[in-house]
Amino acid sequence: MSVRLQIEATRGAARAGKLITPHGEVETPVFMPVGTLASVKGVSQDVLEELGVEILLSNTYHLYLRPGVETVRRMGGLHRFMSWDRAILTDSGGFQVFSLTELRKVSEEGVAFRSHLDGSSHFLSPEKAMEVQIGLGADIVMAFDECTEHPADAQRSRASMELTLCWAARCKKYFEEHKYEVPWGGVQQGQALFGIVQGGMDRELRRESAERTIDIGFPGYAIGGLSVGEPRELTREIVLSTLEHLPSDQPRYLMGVGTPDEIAQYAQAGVDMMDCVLPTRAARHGLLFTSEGKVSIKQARYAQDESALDPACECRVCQRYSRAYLRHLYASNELLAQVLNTVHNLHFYLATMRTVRTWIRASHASSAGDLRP
RNA sequence: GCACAGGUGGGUGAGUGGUUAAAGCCAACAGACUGUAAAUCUGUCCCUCUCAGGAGGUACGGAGGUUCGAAUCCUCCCCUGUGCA
Repeated sequence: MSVRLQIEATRGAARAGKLITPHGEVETPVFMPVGTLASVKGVSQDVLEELGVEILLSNTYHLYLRPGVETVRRMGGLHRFMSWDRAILTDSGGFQVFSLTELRKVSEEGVAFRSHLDGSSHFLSPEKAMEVQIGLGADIVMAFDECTEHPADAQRSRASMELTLCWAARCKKYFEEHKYEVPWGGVQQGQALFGIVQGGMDRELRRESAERTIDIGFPGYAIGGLSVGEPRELTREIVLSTLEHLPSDQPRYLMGVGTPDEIAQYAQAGVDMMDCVLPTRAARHGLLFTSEGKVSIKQARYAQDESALDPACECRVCQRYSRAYLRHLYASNELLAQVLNTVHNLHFYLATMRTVRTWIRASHASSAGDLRP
């Protein structure tokens, strides 16, 4: 079984459907919680299931360093290792090329890293990133790219884009030659490799990157290199213009975005998949997303607030606890604060996407209307 | 009663003559967070003004004193801890 997108309803550029994967169907547009180290920080797998998470994201670089691919292989692959039967997407480590800027050196061959854990030296190349991801066994694996920093001048953006394109071709070659290797002796997995569009903040480069990535040929395409410090308006402009150059019958994945408003917007613009650490990280830092906007639960004003965090929210946190209690848990540094805050934020993100899907499907035939998630 | 040790800003705790409105940590308050080096990071944190660079006023148990200058030295008093009677 291979990964593909089954589009069932459209509204303007937006589409609703199912992403078919070896580990089940995923309702799209979908938000994918981030579980970098084979764990969505703060919540257990059964809670994720209860929340309705159908796919989550994990990370090549981090799992490669610890516990190491070999361990994951021997434990039967990432799904078995972390006891998650639903879909998984692994990022290639490309983002770490960007975020670990102090600890790495990029060459055409690949990227030399010094481990942020113990300083040891490692080398990640397109081939290595594929080898690791095949070993981890996620349903969708990402091409090893260079996430271009911002700001970057025209020359730098082009060079970075060319590097990503070159690596994309190498990723595909290696992946095609090795994807049927099932290291732990299980069944053939039907993994899919997605390409990543780069090109900085230049619309023309983005178009060229999209076209040339499509020429290489992948079952899905991601828009990378955004939300790297540029103004939101610029992000939006680049996303919208890039979307126009991506195939309409294949999954489109916008990487690393965004706030609830943003993911709703982009889903309506035709993005099928998104991931972001924001809901989980912000939760741990006391920032909660609600139907009435952001709530910084650490603020003194909530100390004796009996009301639910978000009266309009159906999550079990909002059903059961007061703002006063959540504020107290946070102020007291209780582990439960992280758990509850994360549960709520993830619920809010997932509910946001459910609303968008409903909106697309409900008005499938009509062309009018406007959504306010 | 005697002998030591000690009393510093909301807490803890540096500082033993000037560069000290007084380190660091904690608490408190506010802000940031977008393919996770993130239970992290940043700012504020005595009072009053401010053209936002600063200006002034109070402050290191209390009261005096020495000194150009004191949280720092001296005297007396108050209080705390420990030991001995």
